[in-house]
Amino acid sequence: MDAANQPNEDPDQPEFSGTLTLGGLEQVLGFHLRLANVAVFQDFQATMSGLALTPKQFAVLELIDNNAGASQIDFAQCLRMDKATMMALVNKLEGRGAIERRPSQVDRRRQELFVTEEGQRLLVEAKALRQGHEARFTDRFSEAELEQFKAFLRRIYQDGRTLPRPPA
Amino acid sequence: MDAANQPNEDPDQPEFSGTLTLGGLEQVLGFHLRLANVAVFQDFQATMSGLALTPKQFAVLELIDNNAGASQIDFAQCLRMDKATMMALVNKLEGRGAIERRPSQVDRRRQELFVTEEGQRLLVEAKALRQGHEARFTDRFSEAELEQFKAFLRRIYQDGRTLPRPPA
DNA sequence: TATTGTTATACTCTATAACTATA
DNA sequence: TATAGTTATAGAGTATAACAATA
Repeated sequence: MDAANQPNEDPDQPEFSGTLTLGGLEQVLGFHLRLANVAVFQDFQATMSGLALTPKQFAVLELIDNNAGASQIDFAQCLRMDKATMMALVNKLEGRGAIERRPSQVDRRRQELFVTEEGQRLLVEAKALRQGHEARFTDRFSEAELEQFKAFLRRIYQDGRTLPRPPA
Repeated sequence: MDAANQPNEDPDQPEFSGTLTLGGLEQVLGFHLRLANVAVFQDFQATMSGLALTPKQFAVLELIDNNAGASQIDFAQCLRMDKATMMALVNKLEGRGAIERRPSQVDRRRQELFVTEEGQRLLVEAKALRQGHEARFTDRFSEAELEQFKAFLRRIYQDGRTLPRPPA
């Protein structure tokens, strides 16, 4: 159907001790995407284990810092997650004193989110750790390659073209 | 610390109804990687909902098909997952009759995995559905771009350079 | 009616630890 | 001793559904 499906080059070795044949999987973009994501995620967790901060928590913390006063739903939409999921995440960040909720004066349904001073310290520490983490991957690329790589990734998720059902 | 942290261009709009400022996050490779992964994952699930096949299940099924007789641990290592996680996945595929375990004659600890005829039919159906799914993303790229994109992703995960602690 | 936040709940994915049978 | 498989379990992440307050 697609490219070469080459048979095992060494038929006397049925033990598969080392590498497996990827076959058609080799052509599947999402397959490579997921493996890359796993590799980065695992390194991130190992790097941040001292701070107990997941990539998503870090992202939300940084987003709140860059958009002080926005609401949970704003952040949830930006990161493509459910509002209930965001709720749990915000609870955790608030529970450790990194952020705080303040009821909006304009729309009393909304809770505006802000990074606390404690959160600022956490952010500084986390950003420092992230530099090492990032470098471990980015130093495999030239500056130009890196820009193109990010542009490719953006092209995948940018428009909501593939996102299923805007909630009815 | 890094690039421009431009303030809100329209200070009269504190509602953040639309887009948020990504700030430093914009420079973080893992951030783009995760969003792209989410976009592809969600489209995959929507596409495969009729077959109730997750990306990982599909990958394992196809891997078994391409490497008939390999063991669970071989597949787990290939996909960077734990043997217990693979166990659950293999149970599910076996439960729906898509694969079968056969005890190895050479090493009686091992269970060799094979795709059944039922599994072959599932694979054919799934591959057909995947074509549409894949095209929804790949048609945003030229052939050359796609190859480079995959090469970039491979560069991220290929060597285990970043994988933490080979189990002591 | 629609939206924001909230709670409760359930389901999936994942890894850890402990066990067995083999090697 | 080490490895393959297995089981039990617990944690994190996720979404769904229902509800209250507000718009």
